[in-house]
Amino acid sequence: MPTRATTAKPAPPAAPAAPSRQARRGHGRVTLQDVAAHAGVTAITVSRFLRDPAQVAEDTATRIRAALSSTGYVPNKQAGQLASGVSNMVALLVPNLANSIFAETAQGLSDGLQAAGFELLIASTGYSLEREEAQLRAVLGWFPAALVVTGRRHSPGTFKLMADAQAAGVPVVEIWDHEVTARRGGAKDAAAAVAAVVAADGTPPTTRAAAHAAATATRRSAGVRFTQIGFSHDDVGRAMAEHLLRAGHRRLAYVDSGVAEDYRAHERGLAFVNAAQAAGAKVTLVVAPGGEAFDAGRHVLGELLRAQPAITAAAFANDHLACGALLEANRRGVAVPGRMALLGFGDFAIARQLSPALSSVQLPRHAIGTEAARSLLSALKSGEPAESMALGWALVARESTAGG
Amino acid sequence: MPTRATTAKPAPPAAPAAPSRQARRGHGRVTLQDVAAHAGVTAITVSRFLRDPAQVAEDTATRIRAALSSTGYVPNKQAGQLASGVSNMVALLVPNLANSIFAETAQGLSDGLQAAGFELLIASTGYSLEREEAQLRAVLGWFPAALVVTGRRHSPGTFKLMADAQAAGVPVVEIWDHEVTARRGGAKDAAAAVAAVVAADGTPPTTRAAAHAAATATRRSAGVRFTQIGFSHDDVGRAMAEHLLRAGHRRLAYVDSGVAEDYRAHERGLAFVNAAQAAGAKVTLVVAPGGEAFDAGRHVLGELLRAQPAITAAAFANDHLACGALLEANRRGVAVPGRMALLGFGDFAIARQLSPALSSVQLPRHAIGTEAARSLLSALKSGEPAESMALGWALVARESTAGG
DNA sequence: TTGTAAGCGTTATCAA
DNA sequence: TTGATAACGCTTACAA
Repeated sequence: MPTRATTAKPAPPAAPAAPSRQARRGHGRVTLQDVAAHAGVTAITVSRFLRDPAQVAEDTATRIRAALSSTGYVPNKQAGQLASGVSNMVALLVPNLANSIFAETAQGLSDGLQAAGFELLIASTGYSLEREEAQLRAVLGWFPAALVVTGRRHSPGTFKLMADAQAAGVPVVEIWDHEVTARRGGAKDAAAAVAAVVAADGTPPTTRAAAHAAATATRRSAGVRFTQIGFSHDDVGRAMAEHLLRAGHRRLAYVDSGVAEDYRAHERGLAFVNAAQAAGAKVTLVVAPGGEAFDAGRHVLGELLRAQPAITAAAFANDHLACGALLEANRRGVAVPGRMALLGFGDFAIARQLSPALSSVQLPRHAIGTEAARSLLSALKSGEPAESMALGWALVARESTAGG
Repeated sequence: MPTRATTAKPAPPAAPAAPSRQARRGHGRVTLQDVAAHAGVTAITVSRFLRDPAQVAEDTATRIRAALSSTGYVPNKQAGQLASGVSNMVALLVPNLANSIFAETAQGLSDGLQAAGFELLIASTGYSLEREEAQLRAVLGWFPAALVVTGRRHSPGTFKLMADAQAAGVPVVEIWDHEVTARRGGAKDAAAAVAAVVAADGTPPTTRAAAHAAATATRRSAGVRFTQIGFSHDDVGRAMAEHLLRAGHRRLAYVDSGVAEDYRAHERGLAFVNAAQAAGAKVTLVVAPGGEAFDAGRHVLGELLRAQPAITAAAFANDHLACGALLEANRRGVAVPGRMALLGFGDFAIARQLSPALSSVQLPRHAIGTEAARSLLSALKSGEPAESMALGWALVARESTAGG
């Protein structure tokens, strides 16, 4: 009975002679060895065949094909990747998959990657920078071919991991954001935006603290730049204000979603406020209550009418809030845009279906994913760093903000 | 100069003496070896420390901790999994992530898995059984700890892969469906449902062919059962019909979404038709046009009013279609439910916001994910097969179907 | 065109 | 408590 001895030729593992069922070895799966035995060649030949059939003689190929299908071989990717050092996995970190915005982007990324044979490892961070760092750390253990993260604000630890990955030649792409290029003043830091939102609302201290932590912990790490595919939320916020100003409004409100670490929404809010004030208008920053977004929007509209009757136009952090407000206005018989103009963000499908149709900002939700895929694939191919890209958005003016 | 020779002790690879930066070896990353060298121990000790710090002496642990942070070590999961045969990855196959229904389930699964330290590999199949099989094959190369697929209809190849995986001890869970248990007749096969839908619409031959292929290619493989977490679409379809019948309607329509391989929608439609006919009512099966769902719903309402004026109630494959119809009815001044009762499926947030509020079927979107996670984690722990589970749904009666 | 040998970075096993 | 050694399943490099 051959115990583990130093024989020159180790006993062929568990006689892969059996008809078709698995040869039990290690963890009991069919390996390249098993297939090779079936085909009467060695493992390396099968390996070659799998990667490039042309490298193998035709009749050998035939036997290998037969062996492959009769054994039901599934290549072990851990082993392959370990040996070759080549990964075909892309890691994606998003705040929340249930949010249609990120889900569409994930689908876009998946679409763009699938043809190239890449797979998608997705982790969701729940809008928490802490969880983002933990997830990133976990995901990096797979040594993904590329890394896609959401936004440009991260914890210092996350920045370090991203910088290390990038230094190791892994394309790192930040999506859903694109830094403002040399603004002519006005655009403050996102930290200030967070602070502003916190100051304006009546949320309890814990939320305040969280927001403050977010604001201070997320400054860009020492000069390292990453590829960005998205748009400037600062630009959008300003455009939203300008749109309402152009329609003649002088008392405005910006309604933030109340998600402490959604700094992109805060940035839009701050830009909105700045632009409005620069134009001599009065602005109030409101934070929507938690819970279902439509209901929150309804509530906000009520509060605005009650507590700040001078306000004639409101912009929202997303279309669900705005639609809620619109529906509530309809219910109360409040004229839109006559008494109150409403402007959303996201241009969800429902926006143009309501009556009056909701003005909103159309976003490249799916394109962010496909463009990220394109950018990262070409970077992988060329070895050059991935290209940043500012994607287009459009403020779609509909009835809800029609000029007076 | 030591070339590759058979020295007893291979030269310590690329002197890991340097302060902190990576020791370049293999593919240039910090390995367990490097950390061990820093700490003055061997790799296996560091490995032990990582998995169970208690197994290591306190002062050794201290040195390892220091080495770990100074090197910025990231464990290589491919190597770990290859060596241990233990996976911490769960693979999820969904038709489309951009569909809020599946996105929420994915988020639920992610939520349920995260605490247990599992990661999520997501692939989207675009409602194509062919792509599902390809994706499954790709994903299996990672030897995931568990497999979550959508629905109970798959290609024969997919079934085989699923059965093999299950036989190898990998929990396989089918979500968003739950087979009817011993029905008292009436419920035909999904293949028939597909055929019925195809027969009722005016789609071009190619779509017809696809649907037919789907219908014939997706019968369950020889008796193998998989864990199912979801609900019976047959039950839901019947309940939808009964709800409308109870309100006194005798001329009904079921509006299918027109996605050929969405057999679950077809099943609901068939059950709806059967139940209505069994009650002596007249039913028409309509297939919505492609394109944006709200617009499709609007269009369908117009057609119904024009071509089938006797119909007084319509049920839809999803809330977006139904909402479109509802909004179109409002626009035309058509009374809902007076002239036409409308019933949706999915109970999206918008349903109860509209006026009249849309009756719909509330689904355990997020729960399907969390329950799948629970079931599969406990299966992984106990070694028993994962438990199936019929999750609750509820037909929420609102104004749009209020009885006459 | 095919094969041999070595090694990828980790963990299981057994020994000290 | 720590270490030596041999896998895990595959691919690279080189040889035949």
